[in-house]
Amino acid sequence: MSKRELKKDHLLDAGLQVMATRGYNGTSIKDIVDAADVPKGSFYTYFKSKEDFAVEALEKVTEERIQHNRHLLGNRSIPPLERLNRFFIDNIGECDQGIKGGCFIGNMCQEMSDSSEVIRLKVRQMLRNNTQAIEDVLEEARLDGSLNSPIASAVLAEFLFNAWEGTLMRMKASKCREPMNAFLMLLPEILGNRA
Amino acid sequence: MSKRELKKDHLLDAGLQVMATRGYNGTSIKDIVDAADVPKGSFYTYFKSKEDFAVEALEKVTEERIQHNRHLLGNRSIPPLERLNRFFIDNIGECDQGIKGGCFIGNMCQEMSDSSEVIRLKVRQMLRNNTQAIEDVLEEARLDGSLNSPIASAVLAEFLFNAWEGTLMRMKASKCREPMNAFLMLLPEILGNRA
DNA sequence: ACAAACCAGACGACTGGTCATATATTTTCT
DNA sequence: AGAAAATATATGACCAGTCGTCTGGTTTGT
Repeated sequence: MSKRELKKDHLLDAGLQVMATRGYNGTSIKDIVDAADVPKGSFYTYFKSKEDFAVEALEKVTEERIQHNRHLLGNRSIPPLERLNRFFIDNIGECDQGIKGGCFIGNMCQEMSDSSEVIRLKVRQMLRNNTQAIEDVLEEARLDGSLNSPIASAVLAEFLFNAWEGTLMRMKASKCREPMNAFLMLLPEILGNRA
Repeated sequence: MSKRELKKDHLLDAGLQVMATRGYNGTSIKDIVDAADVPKGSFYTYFKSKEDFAVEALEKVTEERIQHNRHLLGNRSIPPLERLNRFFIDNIGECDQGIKGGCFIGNMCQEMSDSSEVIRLKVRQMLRNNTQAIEDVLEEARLDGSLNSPIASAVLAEFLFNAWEGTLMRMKASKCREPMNAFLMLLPEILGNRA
């Protein structure tokens, strides 16, 4: 990674942290460059606009999550349903800090979907990636017999992921674990662990 | 309703529409007064700040929803679970326009929870109100025997409402009905309509 | 010596909020 | 009842500050 790419990455990291808590419109270019300790004029050397920054930031968080998923959701030594469970539990940690901040993709989705088409499309794509990863695990579970819900995996995955995003959102306002606990309590029920 | 209250209400209505689509920070005082066709100086006759406007707007949408709920969720001539189902289905209509805009409470939750404590607390309260309404219906269903999930009504209600908010959010980005369909397909499953 | 990367400062537009003034409305006094 | 005084409401010009973006000179690397 070149020096330039390193600096850009740093700008992305620092700015992301600010934008995740203060939102797109609540974050100024100055906020971003200050957080990264980079001169203001430099911003446009790396990004052609604020919107462009947001899109690249969106890509970065998803890339990081995909990395995380590959280790967790793709780990064939753990039964698929157990992996899925762990995937959500693991994200409690990310969400404890996430009680402040929450899910950046979710934030951008709510705030920007109606204002910026580029951002909306990128958000949609990122959301789809995540849903697909869940669907894959569900399909795997169906093949090994641990899942036999009458509901299609795609539908199940879509529901689960949206419910999870809603849970994260609620945690932002309530600042407690209750929403997450409710989600984790319902998860096995939905996956059809019939008594 | 006095002339003053009428004008304030109009300001609230018009501004709400703008703020629901452009977000808090994406909406200026000028945007609000322009939408209501009211001179800018008048804004501060009715609201002591932009933040105050948002809080009052939050109260207004919830008040309207409570009215709606009282008619629907509180209608004892329909079986409780059927009422709940209809409550969500009914909101598809609201959400078709909501494919743009989405849930104002959800928007404010994501964008402002970490920036304004007053708004966060109001959002939390409004979210609780909604959850409580669902919990009440679930309790009713438990009493008449149509619900016998082993999971506490409070947990069930919390999960369902959060999942629904997540569904609304996803619809903002995807601009289609699929998320809603997935939710409605899973709803009976969660309420425990065992085959 | 040359091109590419960098960045201080400036740009005009716009921000949330204020305020003096102007217009209604209500109260008081005759 | 009607005039006058007092109070409340209305409003657009205006404030200091910030916004996203751009320009044009300076530094850096070759």
